[in-house]
Parts: sequence; C-alpha cells; structure tokens
Amino acid sequence: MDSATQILDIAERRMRQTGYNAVSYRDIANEMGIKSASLHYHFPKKEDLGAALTQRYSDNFSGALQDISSRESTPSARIKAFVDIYSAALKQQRLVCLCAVLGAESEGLPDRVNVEIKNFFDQNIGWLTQQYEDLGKASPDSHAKTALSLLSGAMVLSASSDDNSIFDAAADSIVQGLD
Amino acid sequence: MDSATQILDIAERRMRQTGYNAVSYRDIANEMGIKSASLHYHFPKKEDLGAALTQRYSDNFSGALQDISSRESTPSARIKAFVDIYSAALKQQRLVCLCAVLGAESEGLPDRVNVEIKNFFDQNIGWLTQQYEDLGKASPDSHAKTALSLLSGAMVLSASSDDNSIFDAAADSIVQGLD
DNA sequence: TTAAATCTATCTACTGATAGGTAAATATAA
DNA sequence: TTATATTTACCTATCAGTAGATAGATTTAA
Repeated sequence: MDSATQILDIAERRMRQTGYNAVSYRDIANEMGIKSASLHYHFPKKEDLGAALTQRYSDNFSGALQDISSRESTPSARIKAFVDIYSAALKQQRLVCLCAVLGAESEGLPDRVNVEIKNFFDQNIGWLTQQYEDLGKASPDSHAKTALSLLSGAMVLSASSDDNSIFDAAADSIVQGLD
Repeated sequence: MDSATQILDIAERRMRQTGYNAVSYRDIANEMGIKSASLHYHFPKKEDLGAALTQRYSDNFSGALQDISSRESTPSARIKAFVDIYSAALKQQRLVCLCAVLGAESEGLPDRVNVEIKNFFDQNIGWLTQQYEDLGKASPDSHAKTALSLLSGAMVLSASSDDNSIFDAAADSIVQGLD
C-alpha cells in the first residue's frame, strides 16, 4: 500500500482515539516499521499531516453522502443511513468521528486543520438540512444542526463511558423524529 | 487565593480549550508567575492534577444540580436551568464542558481521569433521568442520555465552528421537547 | 520555630524537525 | 539501447525545544 495512505490510516485511527496532540510521528513510524524522520518526507510538518487527514476524512464522508443520496430515495431512509455511518464506526471499530474529537481541542490546533473541521461540519449540516427540508420539516437547518450535534456528542459519551446505550438512545431519538 | 485552586482554575480553562495533552505545567506556571517545579508540590504528577480537576468539576456540577433542584420546583424549569448552565459557559466564557473535551481523547488519558469523566456523565444522566421521569416521559433514561449528548456535542461543534446557532438549535430542541 | 510553599538546578525522555546520504526505481536523451 | 539524470523513499545522526519529574536549598508565614 501507498506509504502516505498508510500513514494517514494509522494517524486517523490513533487521533480518533486520543486526539491530535497525543499522536506522535514516532508512534506512527513504529507501527509502520520505519523511522520517524521518513514521515517528514511525506508530511513535512505535523500541520501538513493534520490538514491532509481532515481533508481526506471530509472528502470520504462527502463521497459517502453522495452514495446515500443515490442509493436511498427518501429523506428518512437517507437520514437513517447517515446515522448508520456513525453507528458502524462506533460499534464495529470503536472509533469516534475524527472531527468531533479534533473539534473538542480546536483552540490548540493549527488553523489549517480547523478550517477542514469546520468544512466537515458545514458539509454535513448542509446535506442534512436538505433531507429535513425534503421531509417537509419546519426549520430544517435547526433539525440538521441538532442531529449532527447529537450524533457527535453521543459518540463521545458512549466511547468514553464504554456504554453503547447512550449512542443508541441518541440514534433512536433521531429516527423517531422522522415520523 | 489558594495556589492549588488557582492551578486548577488555570488548568481547567486551558484544558476546556485545548484538551489534556496540550496543557503543560510550564504553561500554567508561567501564567501564575511561578516556576513549573512548584506545581509538583501541589500536584506531584499530571495524573494527580487531571484527577483533581475532573473531580472538582464533577463536584461543582453536582452542587449546581442541587441548587437547581432547590430553586426550581418543576422538572421543565429544572431542565431549562440545566441547559442554561451549558449556554452560559459557551456564550459568556467561550468554554466547552470539561468532560466533553476530555471524553473525546479518553483513550489517551490516565485511568483515574477517565473514572471521573464517566462519573460526571453518570451523575448528570441520573439527575436528568429523574427530571424526565417527573415530567411523565416514557423512557426518561433515553431522554436524559439524548439531552446530555446533544448539549455536549452542540458545545463542541459551536465552539469549533465559532457559530452559536448550532448550540441554539440544540438548546431549543431540548426546551421544545418539554411540551 | 516550625511547617508550608516556592525556589534553583538538574534529569531523563520525548517532541517535531533538519541535514545529508543511499539504493533503487523511473524518466530522459544520445 | 544505453548512459545520464532525476525522483522516490527511505536511512543515520543530530538538533533545539519541551515534556514531566525530582532533590535539595531557601524563603515565607503562622
């Protein structure tokens, strides 16, 4: 596999568990079996790694949203599929949304990383707003902001408390709200 | 003021902005105008500081919940007052809930800190559950978990996006749900 | 005078980062 | 095709800076 991709994969998993500052070039390099200096060939500064990572994450998510839109024909089915992305990450990989984790420490992150985090939230709120609008909800924007906040927060609480019932309650609340 | 208290105050503010790992003894000591070595007199290890901080935060919050319970007589008024605590922190101090921030990086934190974070969430879910039960809601526990997740997530998204409308949408959704 | 609090000085470990080198793959031009 | 040039992807070695932490001296306050 491409080294840059492998670096991003390892960095993503680790940052989704421990945040930005707890992940070091050495940790990543050790897991890859190479030297930390070699990482600087691919990502000269940690800021470059962080920006590439959040951008890739956002792009992948954007692709997933497009897939949902083409696969599911109703707004409720689409929102359910959206919830399922979060659910699968938490339950199958025990991973929290990258931007939810990094957003929590955003005042200590490089600006370029924060820009990508904000883009991620904007993109998802925009997509969800469209679904709630198609659903005929009043103030679809508020529904979208609430749904994304709820999923993000529930992931963090569930993961840190090691209690899936918190996430399940949140997911159910979103799905119930579609009636 | 008591030095230990001042250390905790500074550590709390900084950690609520940047997370656990981004805050150093030197940062805190510099802000106090003393040497970092002196901090170790009060909190020998960073783990001790982290545990004391999360415990104090949880205790303070517990006191605030008791205040609300004695001040407000109806469950709706109490839940509104609960939301107001979060709202005030975000809008008046631009600070996110300590445990929401630390919870996001929990896999990289000392166990003793994680225990306090979990206690905080449990305590708040317990209190909220009682309010939703008094309100006559079905599955009050799910309502409580959803409300706490929503407030925690909305704080993070609002703060990192520098957009209070995200938090406002979440807060409104909780208050609307009381009817 | 004693206890509490802070100091100086230092330590080890680790951080991101850089310089300079190397072997192998790839591209380019005679 | 062959010789040259360039690029890729790593390496070793090292750097300055910072992390948390400690020992022991000194100041401060009850």
